[in-house]
Amino acid sequence: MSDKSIQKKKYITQTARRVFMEKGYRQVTMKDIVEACQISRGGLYLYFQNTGEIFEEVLKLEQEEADDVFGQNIPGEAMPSDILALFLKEQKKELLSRGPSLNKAIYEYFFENRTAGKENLLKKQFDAAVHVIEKLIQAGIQEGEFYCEDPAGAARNIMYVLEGLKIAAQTRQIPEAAVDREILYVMQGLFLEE
Amino acid sequence: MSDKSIQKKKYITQTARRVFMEKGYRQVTMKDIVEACQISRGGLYLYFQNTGEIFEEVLKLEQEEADDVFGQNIPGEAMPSDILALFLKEQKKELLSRGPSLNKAIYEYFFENRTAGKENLLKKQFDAAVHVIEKLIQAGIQEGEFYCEDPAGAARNIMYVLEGLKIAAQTRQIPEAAVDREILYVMQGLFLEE
Amino acid sequence: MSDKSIQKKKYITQTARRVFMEKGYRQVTMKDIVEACQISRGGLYLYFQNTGEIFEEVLKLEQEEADDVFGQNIPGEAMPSDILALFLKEQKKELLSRGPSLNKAIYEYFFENRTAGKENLLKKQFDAAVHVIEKLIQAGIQEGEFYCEDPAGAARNIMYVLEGLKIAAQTRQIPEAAVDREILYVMQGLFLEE
Amino acid sequence: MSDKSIQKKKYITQTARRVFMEKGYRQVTMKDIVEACQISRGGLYLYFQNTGEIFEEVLKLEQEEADDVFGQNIPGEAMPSDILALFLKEQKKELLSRGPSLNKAIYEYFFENRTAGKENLLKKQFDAAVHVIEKLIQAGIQEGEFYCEDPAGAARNIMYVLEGLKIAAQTRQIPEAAVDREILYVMQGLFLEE
DNA sequence: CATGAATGAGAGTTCATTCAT
DNA sequence: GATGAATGAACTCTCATTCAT
Repeated sequence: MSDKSIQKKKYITQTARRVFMEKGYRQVTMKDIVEACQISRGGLYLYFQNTGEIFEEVLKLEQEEADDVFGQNIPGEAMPSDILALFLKEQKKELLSRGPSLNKAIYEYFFENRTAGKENLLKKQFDAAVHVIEKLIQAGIQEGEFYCEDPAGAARNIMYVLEGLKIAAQTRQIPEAAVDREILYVMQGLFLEE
Repeated sequence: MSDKSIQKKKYITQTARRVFMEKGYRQVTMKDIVEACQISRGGLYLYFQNTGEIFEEVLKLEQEEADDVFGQNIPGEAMPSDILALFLKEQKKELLSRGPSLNKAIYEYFFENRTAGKENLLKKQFDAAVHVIEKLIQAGIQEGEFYCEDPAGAARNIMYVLEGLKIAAQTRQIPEAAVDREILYVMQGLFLEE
Repeated sequence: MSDKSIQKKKYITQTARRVFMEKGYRQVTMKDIVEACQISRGGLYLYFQNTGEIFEEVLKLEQEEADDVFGQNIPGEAMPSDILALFLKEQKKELLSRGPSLNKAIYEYFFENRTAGKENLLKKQFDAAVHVIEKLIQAGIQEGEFYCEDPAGAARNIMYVLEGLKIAAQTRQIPEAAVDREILYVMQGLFLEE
Repeated sequence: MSDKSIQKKKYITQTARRVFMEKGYRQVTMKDIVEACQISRGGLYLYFQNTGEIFEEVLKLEQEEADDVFGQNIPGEAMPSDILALFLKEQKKELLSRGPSLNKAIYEYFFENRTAGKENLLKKQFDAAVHVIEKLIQAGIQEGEFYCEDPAGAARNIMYVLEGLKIAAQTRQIPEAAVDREILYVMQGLFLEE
């Protein structure tokens, strides 16, 4: 594929991304994307055969950008509890954001395409986050901030709660306070209890 | 509406329910339901204008039947921890069942129709379950089985984890052991720690 | 299927027949037939799924009408040679007719759908004609008109020549004289040679 | 046209020939040929405007190669009847061969393009074959092998039967025995009958 | 009420053909 | 000459929705 082709494919992917954010996954037709991209019907088919392929490309792009969720903006001397709190705050912000997000489309897509472990973005991101949180908890224990007998279990628990909250936010109105409360709850479980 | 009409509407709703279980929500067309019900195309329109209306009727029906989730099969002299374990086991069974369930359709529906709190079945069932679990925990504390400083928070935590697990099961392959592990984790958090 | 449906299906079939006569088989699209019938796109699909199905229906119709090719217009006291000559003349007329005929479409269809013996119209008509010609030749022998040691072979020979002529007429310009010459040739082979 | 151009045109023609053998005439698209030739879409248009032009070029090539159908492999001292038998055997082999042949495509093409006599390959080959067979029959008469009052008529009869058989083989399943029977029949007609 | 034939909008898809590079 | 991206017309097929019976 030529350089220009790659550029165009990227252009289509990014344009389609916006369409998916607005309309979710299933709702989107090839026509929608053709129109958003302002290209010809046939032109789109040069790059993608169906909306599924396009969405998968969007996911790839998403993944690349998401790989450094944690790595950024973390001051070197920050305490583990601060980093965790920052991460949770970030998650909260995203799940409450009323603006269009890809979340809905992603869930719609995976409802239809329960792909096996390795290629499943949802699982990958989940596992990656669990891993990072676990490391944070361990660091917190060493620092004397946290007390926890099962850091891996605690990390998974946090992520399942977050996933539950995400779905809740996506499928019913959920007040910010409710999210805060849940986040507080899981954080408190980590601190030493006297 | 005549008595016969009511019967027919119920018949359509129940038949459509099976269709939704098989195909989810979005995928289902009026044609699918007409064919499943073996009624005429026009006939269906006498009762429902679109698949959304039908699904809402299915949800109503669901709600009525679901109102007594807990009330059944619980031996009077059972310990709270046993009842809770039973409930979690029940949930586990449902979320792992590979057979058709309404879950997927329900999530698909609420992804598209983030209806406000009061009428939102998902929220209602969630809140109801939280309430029951909270009562159980309180009973467990009194019985000396559980130790918990925030029964309401613990109950919500359990339910969010369950919702997260439900989504995980729906969107990626999840082994039974993983579900067991999470359930065990939340249960252990309730027992007295020495 | 209701009576009205049957009527409409017949109407479509007959209208489509004309389309096939004009354009052959492959060339014809569902759209062509929709337009010729002046019905809606979807309307046609109520009766047929693709042009193949329509053409098969046309063939059925053809077959019913063709079943009495020989039976008509034959004066009771006619000599076998006269009847045979009449049949050959009939065939000649058809194969030379410049007006649109179904021939081209039929061959196109069977080029693509070399269906097995039993359902193959081409084979059926061929075999039926061979059988009738054989009977005629036998009758002619008894009457003392013909001499022939292998009536069945002669009958098949005649039909293969006719098929060859039909194709020739369809695929290149063939003068009437050429057809006459071939017909004469096969007829002469039947008469007693002194 | 440069030398290189001529080479390329020949390359395209020969590659397209294989495509036509596989898919017939109508079915083949410019895209098919572009892909088979592994050249660019635009490149093909430098040489041919449509599949018809390409097929005509294929036919020309065919014609050149076919000009010496009879001339080869015939031992000088062979009897006419042997040569004729050999030719018929050759024809039989070809018409029964289940492998891909150009036959179908050729008929499809001429069904659509009933070109006038001079340029019509089908007619040319037919007439050429008739001529050779006629010569053979005459030679056979002189040798005392054959008896025939109308060698030209007999030759034409043989060729029409062959054409009929070819079509039959192409459009319905025909057993080898049936072909043998017809060939035997026309051969026997040539031998002296006592 | 109930039927189901009919409509037509719209999605998907494929190709012949052009044209800037 | 040669390339291959791009276009747009044309076709297939499916459904929501209507309406005469």
